[in-house]
Amino acid sequence: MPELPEVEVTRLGLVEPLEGAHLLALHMGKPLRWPLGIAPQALAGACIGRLQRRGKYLWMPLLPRRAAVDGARPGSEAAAGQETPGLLIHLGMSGSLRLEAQPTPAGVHDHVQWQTDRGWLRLHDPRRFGAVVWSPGRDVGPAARLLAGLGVEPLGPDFDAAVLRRGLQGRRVSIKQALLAGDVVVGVGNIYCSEALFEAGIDPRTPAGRLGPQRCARLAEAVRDVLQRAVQAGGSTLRDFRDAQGHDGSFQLQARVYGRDGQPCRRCGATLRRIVQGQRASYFCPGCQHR
DNA sequence: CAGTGGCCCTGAGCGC
DNA sequence: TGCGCTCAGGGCCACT
Repeated sequence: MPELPEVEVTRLGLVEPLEGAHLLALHMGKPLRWPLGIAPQALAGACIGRLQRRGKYLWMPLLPRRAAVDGARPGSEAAAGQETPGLLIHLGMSGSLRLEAQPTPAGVHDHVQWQTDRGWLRLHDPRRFGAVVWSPGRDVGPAARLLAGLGVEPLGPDFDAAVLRRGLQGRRVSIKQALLAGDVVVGVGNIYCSEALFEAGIDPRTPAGRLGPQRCARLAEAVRDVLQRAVQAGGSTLRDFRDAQGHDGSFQLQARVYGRDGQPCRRCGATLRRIVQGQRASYFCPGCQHR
């Protein structure tokens, strides 16, 4: 479920309340995609740093008890020049993080729980494709391995038409699959991929390498625009996405093509189509989008 | 080495 | 009402 906007909305809702909080205990339930990689008890007493996002991953720095006691402040670890350990979190297909001030009974799908001095943070993930992995640093160990090979941040300063064009150069796969792969630009999942291609007027079946400078520019613009609007709308709640406070997103209400096959295009009136590419559904308008 | 397909899980929705 | 089938927002990895 969660694509970049949902992960960013989650981060925005947690960064303030969690920064500087103390982890009293970490409770692990049913196994997720990967093991934690450390005994949960070893993390008790750590101080939670500033939550970061890379693609669809969240990085939660955990200043060890000693560092916290020695007076290191959250966010100052970079200046100190030392790698900060932490947890790399992925929400998979159905995960959501929620911070609750009052302890409520945990649900059957609350597989990871952070008990902190600011309340309970819970990872709710029915499909268990999500993950929480400990790493001695963001740029070393398991975190570095998982983050290696990710493309550029679409909402960052490094993403533009040239980067996109270079990344797509010589690729024979469809633009839909190339964009989804995440090695050129990160965070564009199935929903926003269809939406961005619609906005750029590009048929999802177009071979990626065939896109020239003009269309790459339009596509880069569309990707950024769609993702930005989605963050502003609080993400998309198709089935079970909720932000850190438990609120629904509303971007699904402004979707132009996703999930609308058989219905008329809002721009040209043509009947929207659904096709399957790489075992994933793609939605597009045969009137507005061209090869 | 780019590209493809399997697989990790659970739940919702639909046809019969 | 109930069963079985299909599909779902992701991404790693083995294989061609």
